Amino acid sequence: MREGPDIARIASLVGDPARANMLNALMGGTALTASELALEAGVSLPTASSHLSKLMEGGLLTLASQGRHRYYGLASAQVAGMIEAIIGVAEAVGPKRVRPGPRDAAMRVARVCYDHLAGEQAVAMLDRLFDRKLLLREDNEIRLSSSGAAHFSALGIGIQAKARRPVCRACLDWSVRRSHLAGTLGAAILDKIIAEKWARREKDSRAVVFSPGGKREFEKVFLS
Amino acid sequence: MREGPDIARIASLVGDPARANMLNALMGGTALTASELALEAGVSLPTASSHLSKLMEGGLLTLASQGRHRYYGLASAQVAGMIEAIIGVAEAVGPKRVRPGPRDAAMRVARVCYDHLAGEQAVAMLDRLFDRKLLLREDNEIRLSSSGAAHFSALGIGIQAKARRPVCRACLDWSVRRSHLAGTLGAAILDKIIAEKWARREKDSRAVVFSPGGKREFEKVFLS
DNA sequence: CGCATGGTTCGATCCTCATCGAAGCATTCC
DNA sequence: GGAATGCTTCGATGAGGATCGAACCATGCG
Repeated sequence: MREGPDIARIASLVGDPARANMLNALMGGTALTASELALEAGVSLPTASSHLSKLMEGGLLTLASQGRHRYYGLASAQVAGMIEAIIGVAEAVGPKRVRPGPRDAAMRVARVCYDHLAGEQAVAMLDRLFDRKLLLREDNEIRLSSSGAAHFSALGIGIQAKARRPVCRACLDWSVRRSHLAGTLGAAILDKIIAEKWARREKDSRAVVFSPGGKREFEKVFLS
Repeated sequence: MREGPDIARIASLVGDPARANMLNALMGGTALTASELALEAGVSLPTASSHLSKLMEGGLLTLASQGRHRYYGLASAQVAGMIEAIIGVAEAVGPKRVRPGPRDAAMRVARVCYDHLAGEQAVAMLDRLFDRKLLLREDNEIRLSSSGAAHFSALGIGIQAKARRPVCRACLDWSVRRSHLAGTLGAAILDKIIAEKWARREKDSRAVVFSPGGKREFEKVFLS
């Protein structure tokens, strides 16, 4: 009977259906409140609260208090990666499900992830930015090329780095399961999409809906 | 309350301490019998058997029956990857451990894996045997070269194949995460190391401790 | 202030599941 | 064949933990 890192403890945290649903909901990348998570998990508020404190104690979540709201989010990319891995095995083993991620079609196409764009459109955009060498892959990081810097400046998209936050960062897409662009540049691009009125945020949802004309413009600028 | 792939089911399989210990033991890459796993997990044979059937049903293990022995192994690299990910989080969260695999330094250097040598020494040895062309890589298998056969015979190391068991087999090292040598040759080499008193097995542990002189001899014969 | 809203803590209940001894199969060895 | 070994199944026991209602804090609003 050997004693390693306490893998059973971590796994059992994910092993409860209510907690698994909560973590799954948080895979979208946005932090959620206790009541929202209770709804997602299908349990009462006290029960959810109990689960959340366990997940906190296990180090799987972070907490940001804002007024009387308390926003829970995944603690790290490592935790998200672990859940991805578990989901992968679950999908391989149980041949039940068809599509991962949000069931809502609009959410799969485009949605907000924290402060940047996610979904099929966002994944396609990152692919194109690599193709056009505006961004460069470096190990596991993403770097802005000199031509990319010029390009985004010309579009009026600011790219100054803030403290501790990189300009470009890969963020694993919940529904597509491939990376999209995060970081200050990712956020600035979403800002521009909203400012230009190419798309608007759906009310009470993270979905981002493009107008017909806006979609054309977006594709011309980012997907051509 | 969304319904995804049954992630809670998979995670809860890993979430039991006994099962976690078993899976952890199987991360070494060698398939183990039910009794060995019961020992690793610190539970009785019936309990272990019950856990193993659950892991089988969950698709996490494969089973190879050989006579009255039943060898359990991890079902896939994907499953191993998932466990790696969970271990990673557990290590990041619990600030206790630093390195993956056995915590004991002696265990990392050299230990017994089933019936052959594992650990840094064993991985280095296999590297050298390849370099010296005493062993040859063939696809995913390892073959003894003619010069190798002569070499080991001269050392008094028997190399006859037993039924169903290959002379050479690669075995993924638990701590180093690279292959070391298993099979009848791997076992015979460990036998020689013990017989020559170059090293002894630590009591109640899988660690193998070399004596100063024995280490020199071993390095002269296998690492030069 | 007093009320409403968002969250947590407490207590009691209930149920799943891990555990092991004993008995039952299966395979191999003599 | 019989005995020994390896493993699984059965049955009974027990403990941990998920759950929710009710009560309890905290923040914000008027």
